[in-house]
Amino acid sequence: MDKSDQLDVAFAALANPTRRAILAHLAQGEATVNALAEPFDMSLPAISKHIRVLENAGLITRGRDAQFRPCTLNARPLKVVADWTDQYRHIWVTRFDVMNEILLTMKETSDE
Amino acid sequence: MDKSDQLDVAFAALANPTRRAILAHLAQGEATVNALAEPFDMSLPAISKHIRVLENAGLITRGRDAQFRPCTLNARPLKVVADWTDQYRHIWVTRFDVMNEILLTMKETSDE
DNA sequence: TGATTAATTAACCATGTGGTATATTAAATG
DNA sequence: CATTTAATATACCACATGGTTAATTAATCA
Repeated sequence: MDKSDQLDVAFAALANPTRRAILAHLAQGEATVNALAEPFDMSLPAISKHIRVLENAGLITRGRDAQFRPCTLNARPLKVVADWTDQYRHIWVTRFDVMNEILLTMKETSDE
Repeated sequence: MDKSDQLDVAFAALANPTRRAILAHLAQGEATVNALAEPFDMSLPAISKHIRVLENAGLITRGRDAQFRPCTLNARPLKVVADWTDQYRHIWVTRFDVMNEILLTMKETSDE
């Protein structure tokens, strides 16, 4: 899988709030599928599918512990995403609209 | 649109190599739809659709100049993406696999 | 062995995505 | 006014996505 394909699957995996919430959960440490499913009003197979998508993107790895399939976060694809995004950093730090936002914030702050 | 929805549409928009290439093109400056379409072996309506997706994600804005619809890059959603990704930075900079990669690179460099 | 628990698989459904070809709108120009 | 150019709209297609329920696998435990 080349870099572009990696970005395809990583971005696609991240384009869903349930999957981002699962990653946030795993940032706290390893968790089972049931533990990951608990906060959601959604069937277990649905969560299982989301986990599969994250796994295919390389964002998590699944272990084996008796009947449990503990999931762990693998942040490497996030670094790939961050590196890609960084290409554009110079743009958003120099654009007028962003500058304007900063000036407005300064104004609001001084008004308090 | 709340922050999560913004991330949904931004990540979804970025999950496609054609659309990322269009953004790369626009990083060089404003361009028309035809100019953006030129590098691709794809119909104009297809490109038009991609542009619509980018526009809906707030990543570009379309102006009007006679028959032309010049597109300009709007990097703000990329900042939202970068900020989200940054939450996880501490993870990928501390993981063993990444450390190992760095050590290997150091070794290779010292071998040259 | 039988029952329970954890998780995945299979089959299905509605909707979205990425592409096509053709038709249409809108503005500029001969 | 007719033609050309730029771009979008429409209608269609194959396939992916996000969800469901029901069935199945795999391991533990009584």
